Amino acid sequence: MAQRDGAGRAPLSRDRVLRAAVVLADRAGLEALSMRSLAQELGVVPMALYKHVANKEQLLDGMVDAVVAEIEPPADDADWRTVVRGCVLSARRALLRHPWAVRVIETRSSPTPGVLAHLDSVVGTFRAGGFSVDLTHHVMHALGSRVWGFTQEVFPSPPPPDPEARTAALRELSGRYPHIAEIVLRGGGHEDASVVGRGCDDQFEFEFALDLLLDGFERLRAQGWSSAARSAGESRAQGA
Amino acid sequence: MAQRDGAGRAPLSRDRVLRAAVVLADRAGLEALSMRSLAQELGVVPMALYKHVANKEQLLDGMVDAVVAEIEPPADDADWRTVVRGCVLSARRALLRHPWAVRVIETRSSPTPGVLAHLDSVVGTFRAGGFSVDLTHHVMHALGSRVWGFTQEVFPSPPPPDPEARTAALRELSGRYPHIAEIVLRGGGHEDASVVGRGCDDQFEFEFALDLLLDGFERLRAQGWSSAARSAGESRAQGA
DNA sequence: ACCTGAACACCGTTCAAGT
DNA sequence: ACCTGAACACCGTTCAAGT
Repeated sequence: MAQRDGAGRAPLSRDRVLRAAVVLADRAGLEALSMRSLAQELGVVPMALYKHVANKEQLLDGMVDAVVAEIEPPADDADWRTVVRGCVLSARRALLRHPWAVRVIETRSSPTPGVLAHLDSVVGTFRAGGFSVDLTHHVMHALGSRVWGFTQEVFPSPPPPDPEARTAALRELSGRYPHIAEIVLRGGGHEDASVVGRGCDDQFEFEFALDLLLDGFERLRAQGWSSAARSAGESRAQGA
Repeated sequence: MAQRDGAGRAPLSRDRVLRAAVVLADRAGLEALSMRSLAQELGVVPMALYKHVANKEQLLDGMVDAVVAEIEPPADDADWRTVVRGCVLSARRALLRHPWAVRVIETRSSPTPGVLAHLDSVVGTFRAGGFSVDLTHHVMHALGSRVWGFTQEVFPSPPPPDPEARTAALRELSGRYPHIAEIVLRGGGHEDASVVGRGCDDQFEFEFALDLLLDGFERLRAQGWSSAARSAGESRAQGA
């Protein structure tokens, strides 16, 4: 009865389908995940999957929640800032473990239950920390995708490792986009291939922006900021 | 000679292909844009497109640059903050005109020339405004996707307009995700379907976060911040 | 030399035929 | 009643055959 070919498989279940999908996406990439390839991985016929997930979109929804479930619950004995920071960095670690997850989260048309639960807990932390509903609302928007521990990178990737190609690439960059080149060269001025263009420290950049925002949040909270005064040009003066 | 069927078409060109692709994506959505549907739109056989774009990825690259070309050049007679703000909001307007563009930018594996040119001009504005190369670097990362005028939204979409379904949805939300519900209800306390859950003012939220970051940037610039001091836990004290 | 239709190797999903 | 193989309506792209 049931599936029992090859290596004596347990019967299919929604959970087993989702876990296999996560493993497959981790190993082979998102573009290699199809209903057909996943079925083959599980040793079943493609249509058997449709007993456990309505369609591919719902499969992806389930995969997102599986990743979100890896986020550690916050230690709630600290101040709001420490707790939020911990939550966000834990989310970031979960998403770094599954590089495809960011792309899948971005393409969901509506948030999954796991995603809502995570959001709710972060909102609750702000509220408990003395943020008004109003300020909490805007602050959550300001965090944006950073609540998930990611930001899409828009910077060019580091130059090629081959010294000759690298020097040529940097020279071209300097000619066409001088200001970007200056950053890639980090003000050192040397075009020496061995020391420059070492790429960016993603973790540092993430925490830099996160802390800048958290600092701003704390300032607004302390001064009792409210959006009630919002009108023409008012927002410019918010931090003054 | 050339294509001259039906309504007497001009000969194909890379530019005509790209413009048709943008129009098609605007009208029918990104998922309706295929090499086949685009060819049909242009009254040619699918393979004819491959004379002007190497493959679909390159077609999408070209479409991104077509949208980026709509960003207005900054008025450079103002202070850095006004110029950057203007650039970013102009980029935002261009992307709002082509709702598919955000998704396409996010999936590009490397930045296109138009994208690099936009980045370069923003970097140049910071530099001219007295930012060090070092600070400019981190500040660009902190802006992240906001340089493009967008942030992915992670908040749930507004509740359904039908009063009865709306009340039910809100009641469920309150039970499961009380903190999110509080924000949706905006602290008013009333569950009256007509006044609550009016959704978010995207433009306000965008500018709120943008100005918070710009305020932070100005503070760091004024105090001569440098990443040189970065080490264990140092980043937390950046705004102090 | 140029163009292009048929074909290839895929998709997600429907549906009717088989047990 | 249950399961599933074949089929449908698509993809992007290759390639050889036709002019």
